[in-house]
Amino acid sequence: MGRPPCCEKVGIKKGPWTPEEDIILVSYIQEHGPGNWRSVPTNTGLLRCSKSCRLRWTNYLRPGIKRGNFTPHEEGMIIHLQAMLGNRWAAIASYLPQRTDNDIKNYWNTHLKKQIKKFPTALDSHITSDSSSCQFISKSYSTIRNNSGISSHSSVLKLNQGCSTYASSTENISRLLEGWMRTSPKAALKTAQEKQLRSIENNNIQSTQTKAEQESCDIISHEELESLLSFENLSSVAWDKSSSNSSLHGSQSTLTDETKMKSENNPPFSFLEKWLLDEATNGQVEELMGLSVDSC
DNA sequence: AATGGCTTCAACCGCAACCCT
DNA sequence: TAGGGTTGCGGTTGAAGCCAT
Repeated sequence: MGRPPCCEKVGIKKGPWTPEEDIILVSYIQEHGPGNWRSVPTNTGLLRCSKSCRLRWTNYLRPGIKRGNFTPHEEGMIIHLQAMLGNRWAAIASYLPQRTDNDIKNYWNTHLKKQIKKFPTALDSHITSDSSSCQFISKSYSTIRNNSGISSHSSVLKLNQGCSTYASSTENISRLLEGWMRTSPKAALKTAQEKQLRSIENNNIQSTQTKAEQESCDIISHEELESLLSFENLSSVAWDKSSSNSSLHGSQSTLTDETKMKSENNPPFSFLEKWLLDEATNGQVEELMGLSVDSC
């Protein structure tokens, strides 16, 4: 008999997280920063195992997570990267910093795998229909061929840091709270009033705004949430705190280490990564990713 | 309206890698 | 350096929602 799973311990809760648990977890991480997951259940009183806490944070509550539909470009990136890397979801997620590995894995298993099975030429169509992905791949391969292009890894950090397009944990929690509050009639009325107000506001939103951006407006305001929860700087503190030492930053700060590691293990792909990192300096990655430096 | 099959995705499990003493 | 503890990763599961009948 091996070691029993941590979650089989008596009194450990399993299953979906409640908004109350989320709030406890986020406020704890806000105060102490992410990491040392072992101590989280003990210190917070949450009846969850450390693994469950970490997973909930990294896949759902962590700032910077974009939820909702994948864009055609993201689809293209996933298809290409999966073809090159296989099912290394964490590595693939490092190229889509707003998405979690779990999200990408789910999306692959539920959408893309079927698509490719049904239309084996889906990869080609992505290349032909998505010119940026096409550029991405062709440039990568030419870079590999040319066996050149090594420069500072820090450029990609500049690209990701402080990007305002990232959802904060406040936003993630507020989405939860919105659903939670809908369960009471009083709250439902409040939500409806807010929605009405927002729909008026949304009419003024420029026509170029994406659906995803509009959806991100469909939440209670940060001010409201923060006064509701008495959180201070919830959206940024945990993130900033962890930036100095954390592996939790994952797609950002650990990218350099991961890159080093991958470079050793997968020499051909390292050139692609180097190209990516180089291009970040020139602003071409932002272009490919559909991000503008101005939006950050 | 009821129900049964299908789809989605949050969460769990087990293993491997990493870290610390 | 070995061994125990912790964290990260990828595969899998199951509850909830959706949809066709």
